Amino acid sequence: MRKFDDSLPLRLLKAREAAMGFFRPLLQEIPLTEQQWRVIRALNEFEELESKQLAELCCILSPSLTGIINRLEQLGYIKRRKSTEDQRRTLISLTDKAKKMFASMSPRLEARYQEMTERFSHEDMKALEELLIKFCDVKP
Amino acid sequence: MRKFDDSLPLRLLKAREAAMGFFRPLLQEIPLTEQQWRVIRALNEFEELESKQLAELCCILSPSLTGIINRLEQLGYIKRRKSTEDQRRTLISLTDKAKKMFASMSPRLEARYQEMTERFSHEDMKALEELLIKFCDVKP
DNA sequence: AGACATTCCTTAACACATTAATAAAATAGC
DNA sequence: GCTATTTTATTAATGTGTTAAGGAATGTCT
Repeated sequence: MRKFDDSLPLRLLKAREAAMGFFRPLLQEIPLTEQQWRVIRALNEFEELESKQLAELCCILSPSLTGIINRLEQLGYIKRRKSTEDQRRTLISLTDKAKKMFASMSPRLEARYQEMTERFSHEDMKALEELLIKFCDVKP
Repeated sequence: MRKFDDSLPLRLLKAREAAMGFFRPLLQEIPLTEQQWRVIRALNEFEELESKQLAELCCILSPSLTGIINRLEQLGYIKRRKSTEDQRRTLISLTDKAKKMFASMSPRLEARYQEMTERFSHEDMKALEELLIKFCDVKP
């Protein structure tokens, strides 16, 4: 039987922990959680998104996202508005405060990302990314 | 700037979700959470472990582990005892009930693991595992 | 021996993950 | 046009992740 340490889910978890070790300290300065930053990062790229799209993009389940959105709104980082043609949908976007914060933080985080890539190896990073993308298509 | 979807932490998260898609349905039958199974799996291999070792192995922080241990004890799956030479340490092991449950579940989970590996590709799986192991050594 | 720091585990407080259930809006079918 | 179903977002309940702080046992130092 496969040994404990050989399980892929555990390896993915540990790798993720290793990666977050590069970014967590910076996010704590703001302070923002990892999930909050993921939401802000997505909104920075797509301008305005429905709650459902945001959940899909960020890989966060709707009930969790509800709470994250509430807290980010409380902090003044995002705005919500109701879709006019479908009253069920909530459209979410960044405030100016969030855009400024993002602009000042993202270069530092990007630098960390570069550092991480270099300490690993550019080639291995590329190979790892491709394998991960391919693996995500594997479904039961 | 790097696009949202290109972030390694997010890719690792999604890959982990894809992997867990194979195992979650089986664990829910028992029912056990993913973390509870990880703890049981570790204890099955190492017989008896200190809380700290268990946390390290399972990649679970001590405060989380305290709760997991309490619930597993409630469910009758694990036993705790105090170390005689160091009263601070708690030693944890599986009950017979847990060992039986593990024996009946692990073949089914192992079969799923095989299925996952085959749908991906044995070679890619091996390559992915090696890259993940290497990546875990990369530290800020 | 007695103050001191260290180590292990736990509790506390908050944020998020997961599943099930619910309320409201929109759609499908008749 | 009206019910039945589906879709979207939320709440509820429980379990875990994360950081900080706490208490008890051990180790250190003089």
